[in-house]
Amino acid sequence: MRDTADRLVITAEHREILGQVLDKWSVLVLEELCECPRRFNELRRLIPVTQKSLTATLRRLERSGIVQRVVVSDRPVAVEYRITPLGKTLRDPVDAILRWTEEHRHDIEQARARFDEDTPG
Amino acid sequence: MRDTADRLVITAEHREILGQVLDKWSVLVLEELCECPRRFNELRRLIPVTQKSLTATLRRLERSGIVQRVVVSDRPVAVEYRITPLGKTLRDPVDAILRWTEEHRHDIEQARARFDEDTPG
DNA sequence: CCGTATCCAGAGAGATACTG
DNA sequence: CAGTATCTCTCTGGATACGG
Repeated sequence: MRDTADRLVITAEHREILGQVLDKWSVLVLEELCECPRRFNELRRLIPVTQKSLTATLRRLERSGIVQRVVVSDRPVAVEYRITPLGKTLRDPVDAILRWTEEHRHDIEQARARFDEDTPG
Repeated sequence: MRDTADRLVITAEHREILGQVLDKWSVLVLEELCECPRRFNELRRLIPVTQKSLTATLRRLERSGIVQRVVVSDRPVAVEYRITPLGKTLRDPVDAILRWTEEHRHDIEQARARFDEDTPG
């Protein structure tokens, strides 16, 4: 959806999708699952997230078709989460953002130091 | 910061920067300011955001060196917000994400419809 | 015009306890 | 092991009113 100036028009729907997919923990979960499938508690060990939030994150990603929940065996229950083909298409753009934060971290720190110094209070 | 497998290692700092720069309104403000400098109330007309949230968003972006606040004249006060060179480097990666939401919107909708149908409750 | 100050409601996050 | 169920608490964010 672009206007005559070929400019991106951001709708509420775009924002909604972004909120679901690029939130605090989703990015971390995606990065992990792009490496290989992971179990629930395995993800918990890798990411400093509570059970509740991890469950919510996985459900949202599963609902949107980004990850897949696979029951591997019963007794004891084993569940594995895998990235889907749709989820894989997210990796490059997300990595681009992450690389940006990496490359410009110091610029940002310097800007903040300047701002905090200049700004009274 | 990559490990031996050349895998991105996401730190709390990455997440902090992402949270400041890719939040609900920042993306919209960035898109607008990449077009041309804008006044405060001009941005309000273009974006469905409250005064409070717009002020907060602009301050955060200004603090991190992404946008610049320029007082154009007094009496009546006129203030202009401009994208900085650092801010411009954000445009491509952010556009990549937005394009992703655009291209995969329908896949996501379908996945959600399936999920909601299959999931009792 | 460009904000700041204040209040208030709702979402999200942590801690904890419990279940198939 | 892989969750669900509460409860509490903070924090965001909208609405509103006021100020330089």
